[in-house]
Amino acid sequence: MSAILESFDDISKSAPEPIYQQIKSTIQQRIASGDWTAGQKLPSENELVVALDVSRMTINRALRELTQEGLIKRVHGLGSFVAEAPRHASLIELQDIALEIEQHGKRHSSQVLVLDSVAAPVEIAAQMQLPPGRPVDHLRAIHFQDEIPIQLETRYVNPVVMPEFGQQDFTRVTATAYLLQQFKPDEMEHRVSAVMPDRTLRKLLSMPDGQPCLQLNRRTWSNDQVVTCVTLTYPGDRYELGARYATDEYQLR
Amino acid sequence: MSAILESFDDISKSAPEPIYQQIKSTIQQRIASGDWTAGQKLPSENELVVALDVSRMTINRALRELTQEGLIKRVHGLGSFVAEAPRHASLIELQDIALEIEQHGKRHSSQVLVLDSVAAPVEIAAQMQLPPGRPVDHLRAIHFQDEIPIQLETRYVNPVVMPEFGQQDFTRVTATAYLLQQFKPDEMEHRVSAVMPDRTLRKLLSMPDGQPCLQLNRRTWSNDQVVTCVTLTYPGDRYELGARYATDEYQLR
DNA sequence: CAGTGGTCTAGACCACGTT
DNA sequence: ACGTGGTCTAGACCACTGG
Repeated sequence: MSAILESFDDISKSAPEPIYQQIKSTIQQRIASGDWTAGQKLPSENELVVALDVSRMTINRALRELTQEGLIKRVHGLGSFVAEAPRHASLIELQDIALEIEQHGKRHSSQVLVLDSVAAPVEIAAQMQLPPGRPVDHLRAIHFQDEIPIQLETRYVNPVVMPEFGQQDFTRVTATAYLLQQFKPDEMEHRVSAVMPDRTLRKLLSMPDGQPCLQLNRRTWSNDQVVTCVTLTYPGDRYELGARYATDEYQLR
Repeated sequence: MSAILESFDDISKSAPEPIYQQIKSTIQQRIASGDWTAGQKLPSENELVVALDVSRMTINRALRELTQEGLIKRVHGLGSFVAEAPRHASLIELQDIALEIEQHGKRHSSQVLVLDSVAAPVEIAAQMQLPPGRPVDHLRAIHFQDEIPIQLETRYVNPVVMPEFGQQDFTRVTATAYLLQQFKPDEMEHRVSAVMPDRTLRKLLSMPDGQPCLQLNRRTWSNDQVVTCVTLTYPGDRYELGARYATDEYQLR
């Protein structure tokens, strides 16, 4: 039996996770770990049906969704293959910057500037769909790649949903990593814009005069409540956001 | 019988399009046309099974994918509903800027600066995965919203795939609209960055000094060939890119 | 309780690409 | 011809929601 098929040993029909999701996760992990390399052929649907003892429709759903996510490629009549090198930046995925930097073989560190609780300013309250003045947790931190500042994170968190957020040590675990551990977002919104940094921002990001910043604003929902809204500011000359994906499922108008 | 169900009259089992795709398209059109409004309840899966005489798995796939795309919301035990107002800008979808502007109730116009065939410069050739010097079509156009410049489009097109591109009148139909008419992209890549405009660009976009631009670079594939690569440059103070989506299918790492 | 969506099965037919 | 994925069927069981 192929070594590839042994990766699927821990698929369990009685687990709380749906089977197709277990299959997806297994494959995602194998690809992320570099265990399976680009271009490598995956087992065929029928082989997986036999090996995992599940219906082909279940296998098919797992593989189809991985295709939509761009992780694998399928060629009719040929088979399924691990897709090319993954995209490098997080425009769609919600990726922890520490992981992202380390995957590039660089060193990540961060410095917490502010971590407190404030009465929500009007615009923040609006963004978080809360009444103004309601207390929210507030974090401001800089992230470094090999000692070079690369991102300023300004984050607000709904303490009703995340009561322990204010007590964390965000020099050890990034806020993104902590929050992803705590809940599974079921909706997100991204907004991207270009802005000129003011003097403070320029200093924090060690930017020369006249350089713009790329700004990503993200809101994350769980159970129809805004859990967190964050503004990530990048030096325009040191960063780029990107994504690549199969278009089959997207609305083209 | 509900008027809603009559929308599905033209579902055909012998059409070349898969049934689930026909169902998706029908619903997309009804929502896009404003025919069905946010919050409105859709027929249940079982009602659709009876009305369309197809299997529930087929209905389910159509509705599930629409959920992933953020067009509808489904609540377990309750039903399926048209989702909130669509997102306003194109970060994921490939949207024609003329349509986008007109959907906001403004007037779109455009001015073609350049439309010719050139020997592909090195960086362009690399982006298009062609040998340098190969002839490529080249378009440069400005798009206006109510006479205010809002986007500079710099586009290269592979003439092998799109032989008639150079003969179009792009003051009447945008290049995006024309290309979408000609082929269905099966893969895209987006890269977003912040840049400072040079004097020429500032003039073209009527921008004050010191304002940054948001730049979106997109490559589009069909049959593993790059069909077109385009750089869209927006005045930072007049534009924002965004997207909102259900996260169920995305990899969260 | 009845109705809903979430998942799964064990078949089936077809179009595609390689051989 | 063969194996592949693309789609579809007609059932099924379950968990969730509302009355």
